[in-house]
Amino acid sequence: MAGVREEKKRKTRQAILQAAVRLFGDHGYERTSIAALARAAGVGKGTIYSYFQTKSEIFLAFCEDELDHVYAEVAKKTGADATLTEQLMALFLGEFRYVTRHKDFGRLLLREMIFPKELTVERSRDLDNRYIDYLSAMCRKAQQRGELRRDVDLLFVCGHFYALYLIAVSAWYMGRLQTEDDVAQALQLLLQQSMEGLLPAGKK
Amino acid sequence: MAGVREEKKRKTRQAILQAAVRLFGDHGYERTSIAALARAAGVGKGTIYSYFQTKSEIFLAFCEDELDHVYAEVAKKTGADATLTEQLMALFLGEFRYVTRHKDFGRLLLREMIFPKELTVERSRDLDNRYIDYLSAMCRKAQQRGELRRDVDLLFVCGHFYALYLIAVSAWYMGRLQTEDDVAQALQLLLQQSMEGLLPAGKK
DNA sequence: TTAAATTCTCGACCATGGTCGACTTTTTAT
DNA sequence: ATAAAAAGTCGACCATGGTCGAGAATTTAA
Repeated sequence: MAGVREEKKRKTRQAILQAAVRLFGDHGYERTSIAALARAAGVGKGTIYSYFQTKSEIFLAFCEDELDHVYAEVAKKTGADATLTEQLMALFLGEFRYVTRHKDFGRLLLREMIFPKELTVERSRDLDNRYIDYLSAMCRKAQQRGELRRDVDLLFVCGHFYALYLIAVSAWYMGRLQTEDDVAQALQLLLQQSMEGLLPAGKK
Repeated sequence: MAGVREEKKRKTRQAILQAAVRLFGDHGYERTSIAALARAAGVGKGTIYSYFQTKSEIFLAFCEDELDHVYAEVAKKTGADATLTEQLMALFLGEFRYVTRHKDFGRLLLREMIFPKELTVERSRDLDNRYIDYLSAMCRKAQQRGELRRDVDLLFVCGHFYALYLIAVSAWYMGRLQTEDDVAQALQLLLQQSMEGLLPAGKK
């Protein structure tokens, strides 16, 4: 009767994640202790650590589900005839809204995604890859429509755009940008800069 | 005999910071406990928390000193006749080398600087301001030399460049870029993109 | 000078993330 | 069927960041 173990493991993992979704969702990440999570999942504390190496890893697993919502949301809102900049703005602002709905939650996610620890690198990269796929598809289409240079590496273009989004979010966390509108304006300006370039007109 | 208190406070603060420099330097931030720090500084644990709100705040105070070295180092190495891109590369790579000398140290600093918590926002912004001053002076001169458009807000230009640096460092922490050379190459490419712009040649 | 008021200091104490090894359950070998 | 091996579970335990209130040091008021 091989397979009993497998089955149990799957269920336990599920239980932990479900409990995480509920508790993180209700009381936030920081205010949910591992002990409470274990209790809610109906397992021992040690068990949790045999499924996840660290608390933040649970958090990332929790996020994977959530991020799909953002994509769906954004995809719905942007018509197919939107320009690249419009699409980027929609994506980034959608993400911004989601990520900063709870300031602490967003900070943690960003910290973990942008400057991951060794332990969570793997997981961060998974999440990141999905993101890159999404973005680069968007850019490729823009390229085909002639909105984007063809002699550039798409990966670097995505990186470029994402970098601008990051600095805008950072400015918000730093208190330099206060409202969502401020962030939107700044981001728009930065994207424009990246499209037009920073060299003086004559020099190009 | 007013003033005794002031004097003592100054000294205690100094003692804590000095101990921090030594212990963080010797064993790293994570491996230095507050208890040990208190012992080394010759004060009680509680006292430390009446000078700093949190451990990472001590860390940031510790960094302020350190960062000056980077600037000095970089300023020395770049001749006055270097192009903007060359200067930026020197600055960012200098910082990169410093920040990632100890991977954990750098991660912590970046996390705290880019996505600060409420408690350390103030301090992060101080550090950040000094950085911006430095960068924007660099850009202003480039503007005067005609290497940079004049119709752009310098703050946004600095933000743009710094964003590209960030994404490069992030890619290193994510394991997408492995060596310092990889980072340098990527950064160079990104900076070039930002100067030339991403629009197709005809569209500008 | 003295005593009340204010400010500062301290370490016992608390909560929590993470470890460890004894114990239980499942699998494998015979 | 049985016992040895392997895999998984558990909660007491540990280390550490941060809190708190009692008591010491300093300032102020008289």
